[in-house]
Amino acid sequence: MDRIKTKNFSLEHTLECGQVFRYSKRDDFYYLVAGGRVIQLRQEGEFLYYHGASEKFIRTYFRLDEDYERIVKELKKDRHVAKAIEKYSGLRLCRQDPWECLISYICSAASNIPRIKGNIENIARNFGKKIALNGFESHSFPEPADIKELCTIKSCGCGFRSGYILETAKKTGREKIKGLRCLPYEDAKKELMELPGVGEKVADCVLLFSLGFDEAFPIDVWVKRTMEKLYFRGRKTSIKDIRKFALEKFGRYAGYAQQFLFHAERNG
DNA sequence: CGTCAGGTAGCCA
DNA sequence: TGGCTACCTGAC
Repeated sequence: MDRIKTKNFSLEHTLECGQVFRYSKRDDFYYLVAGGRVIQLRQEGEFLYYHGASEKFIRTYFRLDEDYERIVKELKKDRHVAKAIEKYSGLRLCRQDPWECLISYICSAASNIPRIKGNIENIARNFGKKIALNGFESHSFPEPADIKELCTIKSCGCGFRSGYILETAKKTGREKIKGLRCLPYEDAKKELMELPGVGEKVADCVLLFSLGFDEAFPIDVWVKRTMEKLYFRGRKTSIKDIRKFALEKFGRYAGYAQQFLFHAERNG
């Protein structure tokens, strides 16, 4: 295995904070399916051992070349986020594939992590290509044009989201989604929300986890609860007001704040 | 065996 | 704009 020396990076917190679905742990290794291949990973201290991908891919995917300290310093001004950062230090947002990220988060609507993971694996098995590494078998995530029949999508356990997946696959393409990087945040978000099954929350997830919009602040039930508890004296607050508050408070790194708070809330 | 889920779309005041 | 509710089905 190759290795890179890292700083301010936790493989465990990064993979298990809920942003990524296609990973699993087996015999002290993490197996991540990304970029059309299986990647074997393991962290020992500051060294990240990897196999199945280039160093460049690893650095890009985990955003290792970014100035983490600067982001953290900025966010630690808030005591609640500071507490979460202490506990989950080294958690980094990833640069996922935008197309896969889009479909994954369409699947996430009114669902739960085990089911979402299953949905995505099934979609890959039905429409993707077989891939393997060191005995770990999986399937690459399919191209938009390869996701075809509604009944096959339904057989993946996607339920009422199946129609959204099919229509979104028809309506958009890889390049189209990737191209949103060039737009201002609000415009990119508006474009995404034109797609069926994509509302504010899913759009923000795609913008944050795959397109590098760190100001995106996805608000799901967990984040809503947490924000109400920490900043609104436990009062019921509209998503609109929470978003406004978050953007003013956390600014350009709101997404990082969201991910720390989300992870801390779900794990205690 | 019921309940509820990492939301969205559609309809109505 | 703001507040409902139905929507599939599998985890718990």
